[in-house]
Amino acid sequence: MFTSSLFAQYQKGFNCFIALLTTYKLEIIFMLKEAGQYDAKSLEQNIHKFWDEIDAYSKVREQRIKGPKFFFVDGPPYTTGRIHLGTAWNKIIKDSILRYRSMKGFNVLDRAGWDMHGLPIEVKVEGVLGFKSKKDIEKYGVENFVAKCKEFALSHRDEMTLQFQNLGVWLNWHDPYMTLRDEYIEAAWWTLKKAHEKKLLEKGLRVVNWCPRCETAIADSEVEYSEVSDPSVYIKFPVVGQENTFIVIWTTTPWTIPANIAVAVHPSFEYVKVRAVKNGKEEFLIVAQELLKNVLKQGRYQEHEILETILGEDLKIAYKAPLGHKVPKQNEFSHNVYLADFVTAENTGCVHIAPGHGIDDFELGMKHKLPIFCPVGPDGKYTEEAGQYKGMNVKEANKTIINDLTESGLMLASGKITHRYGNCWRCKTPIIYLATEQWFLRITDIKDKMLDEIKKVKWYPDWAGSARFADWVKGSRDWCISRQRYWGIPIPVWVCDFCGEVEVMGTMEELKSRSGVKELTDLHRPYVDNIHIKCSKCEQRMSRVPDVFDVWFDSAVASWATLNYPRDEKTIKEWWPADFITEGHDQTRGWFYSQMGASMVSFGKAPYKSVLMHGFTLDTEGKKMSKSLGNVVSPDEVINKLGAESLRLYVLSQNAPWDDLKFGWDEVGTVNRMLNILWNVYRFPLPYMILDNFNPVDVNEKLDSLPLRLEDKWILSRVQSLIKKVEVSMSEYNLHKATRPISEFILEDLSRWYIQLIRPRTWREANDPDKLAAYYTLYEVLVALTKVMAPFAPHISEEMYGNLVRNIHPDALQSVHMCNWQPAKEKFIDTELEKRMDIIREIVEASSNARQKLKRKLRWPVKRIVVSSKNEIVNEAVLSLESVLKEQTNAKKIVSLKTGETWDQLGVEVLPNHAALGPAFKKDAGKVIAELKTADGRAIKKSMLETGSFELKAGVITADMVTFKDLIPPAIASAVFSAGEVYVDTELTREIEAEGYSREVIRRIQDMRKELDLAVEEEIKATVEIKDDRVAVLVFEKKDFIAQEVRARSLEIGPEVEVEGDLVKDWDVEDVKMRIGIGR
RNA sequence: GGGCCCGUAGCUUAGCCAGGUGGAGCGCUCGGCUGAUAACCGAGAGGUCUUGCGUUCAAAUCGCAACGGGCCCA
Repeated sequence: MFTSSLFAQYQKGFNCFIALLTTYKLEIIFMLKEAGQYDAKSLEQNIHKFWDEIDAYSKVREQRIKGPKFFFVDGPPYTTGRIHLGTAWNKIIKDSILRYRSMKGFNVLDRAGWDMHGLPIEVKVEGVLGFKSKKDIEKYGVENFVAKCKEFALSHRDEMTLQFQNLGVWLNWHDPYMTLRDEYIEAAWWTLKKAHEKKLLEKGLRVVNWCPRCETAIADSEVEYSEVSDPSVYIKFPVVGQENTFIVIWTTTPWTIPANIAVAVHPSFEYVKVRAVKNGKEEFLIVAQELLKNVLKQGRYQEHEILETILGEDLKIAYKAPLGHKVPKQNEFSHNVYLADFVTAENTGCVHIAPGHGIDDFELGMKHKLPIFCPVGPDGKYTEEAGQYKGMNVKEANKTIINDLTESGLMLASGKITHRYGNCWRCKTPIIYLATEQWFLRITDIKDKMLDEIKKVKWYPDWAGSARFADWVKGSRDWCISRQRYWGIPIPVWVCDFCGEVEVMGTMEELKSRSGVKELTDLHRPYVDNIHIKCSKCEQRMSRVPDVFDVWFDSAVASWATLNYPRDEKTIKEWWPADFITEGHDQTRGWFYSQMGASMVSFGKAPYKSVLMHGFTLDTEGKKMSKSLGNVVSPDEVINKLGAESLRLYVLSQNAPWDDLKFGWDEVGTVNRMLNILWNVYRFPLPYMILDNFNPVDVNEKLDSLPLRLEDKWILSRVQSLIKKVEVSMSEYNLHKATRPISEFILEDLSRWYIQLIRPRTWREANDPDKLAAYYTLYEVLVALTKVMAPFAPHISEEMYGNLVRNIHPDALQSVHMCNWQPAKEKFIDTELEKRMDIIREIVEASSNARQKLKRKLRWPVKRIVVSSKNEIVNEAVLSLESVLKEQTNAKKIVSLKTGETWDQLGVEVLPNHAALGPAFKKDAGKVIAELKTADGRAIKKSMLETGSFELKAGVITADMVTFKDLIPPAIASAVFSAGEVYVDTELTREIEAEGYSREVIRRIQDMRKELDLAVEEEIKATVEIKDDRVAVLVFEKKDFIAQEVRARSLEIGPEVEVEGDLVKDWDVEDVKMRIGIGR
């Protein structure tokens, strides 16, 4: 035992204690400790503190340094705001898988990552500084602005790190990769240089999504769609050479009409030329036949006449620019009709084409070498080229243009439409399409190779790659990587001011040596903006293009940037490509894609070997969680209410990882309850074990030498089977299938069954082998459980391990996470036994069902339980596990019938078959039926089975004339289970009544003990008055038994007892009045 | 409009790949237990398996279509 001074030393520190141990050569000083109620929050905090103190994470990683390598790349969360449930789920998945891998002996590399550049942060900082446009930033100074952005990113990283750590997530938080670091920037630069070398980098005019407020191109992924009201106008373009004839187009962006160059029609649609009359005035219109009705209705024409039908491909006409009088430049272009497959049978079937303002338009323009006319500037205002509209904001110009067209009589109809339109996801400004000069990666050139690489990657689930990702890549276009902003990785492209030669700087060193700049401490803007180099072709000055990278390009290089490549050329050879990544399905077009693209450019192969695609977190309704809907649940809220462990197991077990997760508090609560039960299971035996000086260091030998009961062997088998199940599920990253069986094991096998079975054994005071067998078995099971749970529930398993293992073994590993994954011990697995026990449990359930039918409480023993079976295994089960069955059903006797045998105590009711009896016996049928009612059913049934007939007084009946039904005696109830039926005989005997009433008395005294808050071992004096003489005598016979159960040093029972004590209560037991008093 | 995924009891879900009487948990109702006790256990009720068509002796399961939800794209 501990001496108090030793104990104090223990408190001071583990190491100190070890020292003492060695000095004094003490043994068996390590002991289990009792545990209080489950308090998730303080338990988790203590574990976090413990991990910090011993630097558990680093030790675990160091410990496996010789193991097979497992390279994991963390998809970097963007450092803005706080983490949400989806991010939490994401990191919990990562943590569980990496903990599992680590226990399996892998040398895991897992730097946490942070995505810290880009427009979202710029917009936030602009908000804080009250800026409205890029001019404000220029005025404030790019240097100051970038400093603010950096500060913002770093402070948010710190906040978010804490939140992830609160979830118990282990990644390398000490040395995360950050996109704002110079070595990271170099990885991006190096990649672009590679692209340039492979001729995959291209500068070109393209139509891009443009935010007129942010004055930059934005990625498709940065466009957020919402319902808005826009003009819906039908415009008549005057056809050249045909008097009073118009081709009719429809648009929601009248502001693009000044940039109109062409009209597109579908080659295989039928078009009509029609004479249409409105208010007596006639004109000729060209539209798709299918849509004629719509156009006539829109234009309120009263009558019409189809003059001609033309196939789209034959429609060769030219038209006059509708706004030529306002936009002089328009008159320099020729306007014609072209064919395009993207034309749909909607509105008019003729599509207005402005190659400067639409993606399809642009491509059609390129195909036919049309002018890419774009009279709109970066600020969303018309330029000089727009003639009279110059200086006008395009969105505001809609009205003016509609008026102008109406005035010139070209407006066929003008209305409003509500449709989805793209906005800048950060500042909510409606985007416009602009043809601008941008830098591109020619993804279209390497698409086929990418599709081949996708097939080499292992996708979980398979369709994430074969269907979803492949489909996205097939449809992908060249990647616009340039942004006209400030906070990002500067594009390392230098262009010769004189000859236009392009060069890409791959590293800081290269830039320094080419430019002669000695001091360069930061690779951001504005520090690299004014560095010039000498053109290697013409020796003139080269200047950097002012753009920064699309932020998706940052994370795209993560798999080598996290290995500090190209600065460190050695590490990448040992680790790359990544063994595993996992992100949500939104990242199909995001990180899965951007990484694949960048890696194809750099290395010509996929940067990852396997990908787990997970789902999204939705609210209870299945709707997206969003601030505007007010349905956001934060991980912090869940942790505060129910603990991180509950959240972890909830998100892991609720769904298949790839399905979306509908968050529900009730379900998290259920997980929490399960953990509470686990905790109770764990702490329940501790006081007994401690009292008995139980020391399980020799658990392995003891399990071999002690007389284990079948139930002990059963739970040992169950826990080993559980380990196997978890392994199989984890091999396919089926986290739900790994975690659900753990919960089931805890609830069903451990709590509801094994603990109930061994209870009486633990109360036994003698130190007998039977009790020890239960202790050792439970100990073994709990320790195995801590290891199998550790990847998923790292806190509670660490706590249990600390007590069960570290408090016992002086040389134990410090953390459960340092332990190796313990493969299933085959010698314990006995599937036959597991099957038998299943049957016993079914029988117990059925018998409790039967008891309920006759309202007989479990406290009252029953005379016997009879089991009828459909197959042999039931008999084997009942025979081998009879003691378990007897105890759990509280039966005096178990009778097992042979398979197929009916119980001889059952009566048989003979049901006459009138249809057969009538014709056979005619008017004597009545007599036969009357006789059957009182006849010996059993005899008739037996005879029918043996001879097929039976002789009654009234005549001989045959088998077809009767059917049989079992008759259950009144004191017997039955219930069926999957492989048979159970009969519970509740007939009362004197002994059963005595025991039943005694247990009623015991229960009430225990209840009163609790009310008085007595200690378990405290003795009492008890007096029991039972007015009913007969019951009083019955109970009196069990006086010693009762006294022992309630720890009474004196006990009086009788009809005339004077009841006294600290607490006196009246009870009504099954209509028998009792008055009980107890006192110290 | 397109691609992928999902749609089973009031709620959350298993079963679907390999077709043959739909299993759980929560909640609800009733009961039990009282040396895990601000715990625990049992029973019961509750399902047109989103809808329609098809394949088949047989469909929650396979096919087609529609409807609803999610992500992504246009």
